[in-house]
Amino acid sequence: MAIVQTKPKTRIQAENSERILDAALEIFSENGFRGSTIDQIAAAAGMSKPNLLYYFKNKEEIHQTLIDRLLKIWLAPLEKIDENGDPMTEITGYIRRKIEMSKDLPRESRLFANEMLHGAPRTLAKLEGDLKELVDRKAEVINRWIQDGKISECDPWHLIFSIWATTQHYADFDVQVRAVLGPERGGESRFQDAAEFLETFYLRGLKP
Amino acid sequence: MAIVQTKPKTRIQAENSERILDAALEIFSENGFRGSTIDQIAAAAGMSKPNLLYYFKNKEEIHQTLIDRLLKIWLAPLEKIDENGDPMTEITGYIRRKIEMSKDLPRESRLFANEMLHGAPRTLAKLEGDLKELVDRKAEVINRWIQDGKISECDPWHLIFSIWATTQHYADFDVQVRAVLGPERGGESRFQDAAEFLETFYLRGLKP
DNA sequence: TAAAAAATTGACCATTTGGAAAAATATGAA
DNA sequence: TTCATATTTTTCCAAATGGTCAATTTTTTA
Repeated sequence: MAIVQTKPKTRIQAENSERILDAALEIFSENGFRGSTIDQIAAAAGMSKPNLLYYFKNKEEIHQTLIDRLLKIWLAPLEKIDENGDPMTEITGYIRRKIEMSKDLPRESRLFANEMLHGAPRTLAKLEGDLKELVDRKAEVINRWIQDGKISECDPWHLIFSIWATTQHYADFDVQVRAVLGPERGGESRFQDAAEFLETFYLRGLKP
Repeated sequence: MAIVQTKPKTRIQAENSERILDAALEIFSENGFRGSTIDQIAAAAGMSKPNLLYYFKNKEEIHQTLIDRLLKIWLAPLEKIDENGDPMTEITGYIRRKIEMSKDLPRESRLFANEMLHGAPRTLAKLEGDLKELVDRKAEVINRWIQDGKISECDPWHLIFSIWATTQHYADFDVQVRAVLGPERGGESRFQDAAEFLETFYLRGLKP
């Protein structure tokens, strides 16, 4: 029977659960939920299918675990925006952190994108709860900055959407980006180039 | 055996092929390729599975047909950018057209996003060919505008990426957008609001 | 070190799914 | 109306896949 407790008891449990989750992230983010098989994940984790199912009740549970973890990671950078900091610095810092995430955690980004694309069946409640609450809170901060004349007027919610979209694009649409940039400009520098473009562009757009 | 010719011969063939493609777009964009079954598509098209397979050799062929059509539709708005027009008008016009597409053709947008997300296995060649060629061409136009001092300096490729990202976001991440905006602001007006935000924001960012 | 608990595996099964074949029915041209 | 062709349905099958179970092996504990 599959392990049920939240906290792994043994060393082996801790290690193998991690190996499974890492493998699952790889497979799920590449092929989507339905496009991934337990066998694939087990192989990527270097174990047999029944052995994997000793650690997780079923495929759904692996996916759910990944999604739950992901949301925390995903919201962290926005959380860090400080209402007492310099608006421009805060926003460009946020952009840089988000670009870093697209570079360093593309699998997580794609897993999230896939979930959104298919209607967020496992995430909707949290989107309407935690996420909305956080965004509303930060939108208020931005609104205050606008009222204080520190940045130019704009809709804070759509501003946040646009930052999400532009930064995550470099992970989610990576193939397209590399195809268009070609071999010369499509190397690792593309993230740096993107960050530079976005930071100066948002700076210009928000300068009061 | 399945119909092979490109041009449907009979009225029934033309009608049913369309019905199948429309149903397939619905199902594929909702569930992804692997997540969709021929049975689902057939049901959505109001016919039996074997009957559907009379018109298309297999599931792959339906998908491929959709993707092929999609690319043309997808590139059309960028194609329309006129190097002799007013730069600001051209770019805001492009943004508006892209937002319109997210509003009116969300299924197409999601089908495309799904394809990109999973490495564009069926599209890569065209991305590196037609798409790159088109983008390079328009990037040159933008560069000329910059040199003529008509818009401020920026990387045209990343500018185009950012327009793609921000506009398509409203189709691909629709659940998230609606969840965050809530019932009051998440209605149909969200596209109008997005368009307004983006147009003024890009205007500011590109003003020389 | 021996028993208990944890971890792993091989064999197996039911269901779903993509797809084929052939027979039956509808449609349209002569 | 008749015949050829186009369309549709019924039946079926093989492979893939999610998941179970009992037996075996490994690890930990007393």
